[in-house]
Amino acid sequence: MVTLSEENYLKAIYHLGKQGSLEVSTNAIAEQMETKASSVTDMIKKLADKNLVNYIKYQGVSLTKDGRLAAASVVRKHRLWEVLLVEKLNFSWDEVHEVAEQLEHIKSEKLINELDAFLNYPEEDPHGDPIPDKDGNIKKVEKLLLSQADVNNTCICVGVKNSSADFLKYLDKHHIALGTSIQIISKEKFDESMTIQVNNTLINISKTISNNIFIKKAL
Amino acid sequence: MVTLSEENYLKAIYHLGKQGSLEVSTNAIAEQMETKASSVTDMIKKLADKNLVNYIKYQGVSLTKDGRLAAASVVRKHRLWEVLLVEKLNFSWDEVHEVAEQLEHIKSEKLINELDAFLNYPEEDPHGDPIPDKDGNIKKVEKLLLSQADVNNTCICVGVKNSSADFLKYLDKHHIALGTSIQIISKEKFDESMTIQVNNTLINISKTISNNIFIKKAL
DNA sequence: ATATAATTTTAGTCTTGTCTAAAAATATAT
DNA sequence: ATATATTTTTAGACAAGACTAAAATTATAT
Ligand SMILES: [Mn+2]
Ligand SMILES: [Mn+2]
Ligand SMILES: [Mn+2]
Ligand SMILES: [Mn+2]
Repeated sequence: MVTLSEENYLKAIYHLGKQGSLEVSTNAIAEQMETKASSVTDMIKKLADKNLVNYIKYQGVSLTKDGRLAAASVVRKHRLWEVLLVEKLNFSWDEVHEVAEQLEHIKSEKLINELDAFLNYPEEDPHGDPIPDKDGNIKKVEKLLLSQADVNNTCICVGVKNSSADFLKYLDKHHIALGTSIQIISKEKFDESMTIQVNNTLINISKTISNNIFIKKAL
Repeated sequence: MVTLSEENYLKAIYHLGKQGSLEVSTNAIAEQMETKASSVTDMIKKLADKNLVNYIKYQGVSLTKDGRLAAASVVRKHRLWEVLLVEKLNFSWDEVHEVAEQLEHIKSEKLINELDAFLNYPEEDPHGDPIPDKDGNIKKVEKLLLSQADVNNTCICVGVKNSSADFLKYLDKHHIALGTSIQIISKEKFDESMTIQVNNTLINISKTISNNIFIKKAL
């Protein structure tokens, strides 16, 4: 049995572990979870006792096989619920996260499998993030950051790195959604801001923006 | 802010309060919640502090207006989720309760309103229980117990008093569902068992069974 | 190499929700 | 009316999960 709180820690370690070193630091977890380092240490010990993380004092943690599976299951649920909210319940992509944070902890194998089927086995959530399968495997897709695209290229928005409501609303305002075609018109050497064309409109975006939009090159 | 545990107590008091006296006893709550009377007393004090129940020591509790609204909201959510599970996610009526016990605590106004709309504003859950509206009002329907029906009457199953999986599976086995037509063939004086006809089949049922099936008289 | 800084852990406290055992209040029976 | 039984509350303890402050360890800079 994994508690709600344990699930949240596992998820945090899971996310931190795949964008950097395998060993995740106590402070990194504390920051991600908006909690204190001492609380993290306490919880890490519990997770280590349950064989969900590998832990050596002062050396950080990594997920065990069991831990990774448990974490992937939470992520799977989170993302499937987000799809339900957007596809069936009229939520916009900036509204889903908070609710999915609650729904991801509902415990029912049948529920999540039926949800998966009902949604027609989606491969991505509303932010372009991949949905792990039952065994925790995710389909790796080639994703570049818009900031890395070259001038004159045309590309397609396939995801967002940052899913905060503020950022998503910014994208809405400029009519950028998953699948939107973006053409790189020019790039400023000085601050790496870009002028891009979306739906025949030119927009100037900062490096901060282009750094948070995932794209693939248009065929 | 009402915690998950508080919501469960409010719901228990709500259910107990409408099938008997207005004042609900500590022991009754303890039994319903499978907890100890001392735990109930502790919680009652918290609920009284939050003005969710009226409480006089040794005299039992009743819900305040706020308490009743909070309780009805939980019941509303519980039953709407049960409808989703049965109508859209292939759950049978004996499988929904456990999951709905978890889902009823998800906090999102929008979610529950959209769910309501998505399900086409159902008035009853899969067990024939009425779904409170946003203001906590429920449509009272005339329901009799099958045990009270007279010989030779034909009636329609409109609900179950007991929603345990065992009982619901028993009904499935005998092809009794909501809307099923039931004819009272005979009634035994001694133990009040009945012979009923369902889909051209005769079944003998004990008083315990007939006491847990709600019916209305067929037109 | 040693002092300083940053990170991590420990020790001790708090809140929520639960429990057992004992005390207090209420209900029931003679 | 009084003894007995039942119900309810109180007192004290415990586990989970979080926090602060202090101690221990590791990293960094001269
Ligand atoms: Mn999310
Ligand atoms: Mn997402
Ligand atoms: Mn139910
Ligand atoms: Mn029900």
